Amino acid sequence: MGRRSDHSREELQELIVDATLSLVREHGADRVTARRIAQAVGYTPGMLYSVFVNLQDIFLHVNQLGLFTLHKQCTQAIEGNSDPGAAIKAMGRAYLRFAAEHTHQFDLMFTRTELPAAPTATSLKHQIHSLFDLVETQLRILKPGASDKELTLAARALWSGVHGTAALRLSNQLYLDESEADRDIVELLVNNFLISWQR
Amino acid sequence: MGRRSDHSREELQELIVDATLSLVREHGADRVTARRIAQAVGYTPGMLYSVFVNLQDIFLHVNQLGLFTLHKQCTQAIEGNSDPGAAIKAMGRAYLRFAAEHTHQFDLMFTRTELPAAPTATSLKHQIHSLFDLVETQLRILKPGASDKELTLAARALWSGVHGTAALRLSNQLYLDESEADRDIVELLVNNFLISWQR
DNA sequence: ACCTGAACACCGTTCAAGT
DNA sequence: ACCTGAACACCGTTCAAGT
Repeated sequence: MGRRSDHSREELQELIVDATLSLVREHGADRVTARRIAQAVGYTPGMLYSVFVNLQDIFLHVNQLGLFTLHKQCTQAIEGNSDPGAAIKAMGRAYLRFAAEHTHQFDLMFTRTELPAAPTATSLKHQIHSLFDLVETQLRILKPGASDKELTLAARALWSGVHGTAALRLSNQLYLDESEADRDIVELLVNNFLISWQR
Repeated sequence: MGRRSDHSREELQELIVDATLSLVREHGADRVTARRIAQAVGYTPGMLYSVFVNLQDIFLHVNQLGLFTLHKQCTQAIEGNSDPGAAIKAMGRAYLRFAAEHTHQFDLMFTRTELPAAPTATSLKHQIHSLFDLVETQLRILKPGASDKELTLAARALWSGVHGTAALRLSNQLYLDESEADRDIVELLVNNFLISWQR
């Protein structure tokens, strides 16, 4: 065939990322290969390397997209809650829901990371930071006198708990009988933490 | 060459698991291939499949070993602490230390799991259960009147927090300046949780 | 019986050559 | 200039054939 140019560089980029996201969500990152992605967008594997540096680079862009929607869903969960504690718990549930609905994608986002000290990785870093910021904002409302360091630590502690619950649940390592128990765990964790933390 | 029989089946099994553990610790599971393992033990790749069902099965056995030593280190950390809160925090620090010292191994144990509903997986399940049991035992001392369900949930909540901290730190997603901050996070988390939980 | 050696069907990635 | 097609150096896994 030779040249194509049906699509601009930007269109190709979007096409590839979208196709990869679909493939990941359906089959899991392990089974998503450069050849499969190329087939999904109707090109040859080699083409991918004129748009992205790597297969990993493609996954990195998929993760940016994922972090964006995760952030959006957390923000929406917070909205309408005047009580910071309720807001944080709602955000925790949104996080768990995302992890449960898009198991494979969540897995790629947080457990297959291999973060290279790359250009795109910096952007990811900011996106994760802004997730923590959501928690910090609520914590500041709860305890206006808290120092920045105190807020940073508390947000990380709290979110490690939520993330850990999601992560352990994903790999089936909580071993609980009831399927909704992860929500109870997050509720228990956040409640108990906040009661003592806010003094 | 043909036959060898320098080693019994059991010796071969141990040889393979040990070699794989070393390779994983040094290079990370991604770079550990059947061919490399075979080379390390001085055999041909095909031999591995007469001792294990596949590469994943080998990793599963490596993880059993890892869970065993992790459990041992947690137990040792608990010993000598008469205060349950202090015991749990010591156990948390042991967990973080293991994760920090054996980054690649911890990664394989908890984030590359792919748990097949296999024979060996059931053993892994029990081993993880017994990690939770360590926490439950301490919690029961702290609050003798607690129901089993209450203890189960609290242990999971607490341990999700510790695990989440270790996991996020591994993938560098806590983004904290100080390198020892993960210990502060676990301390904060456990302290605040326990204060309200024990009423 | 135990292990090898070679094969099969895949990978990610590169890059000359076509259009 | 854009993409292909074929190649390179790898994979995990299988299995006839050697000893």
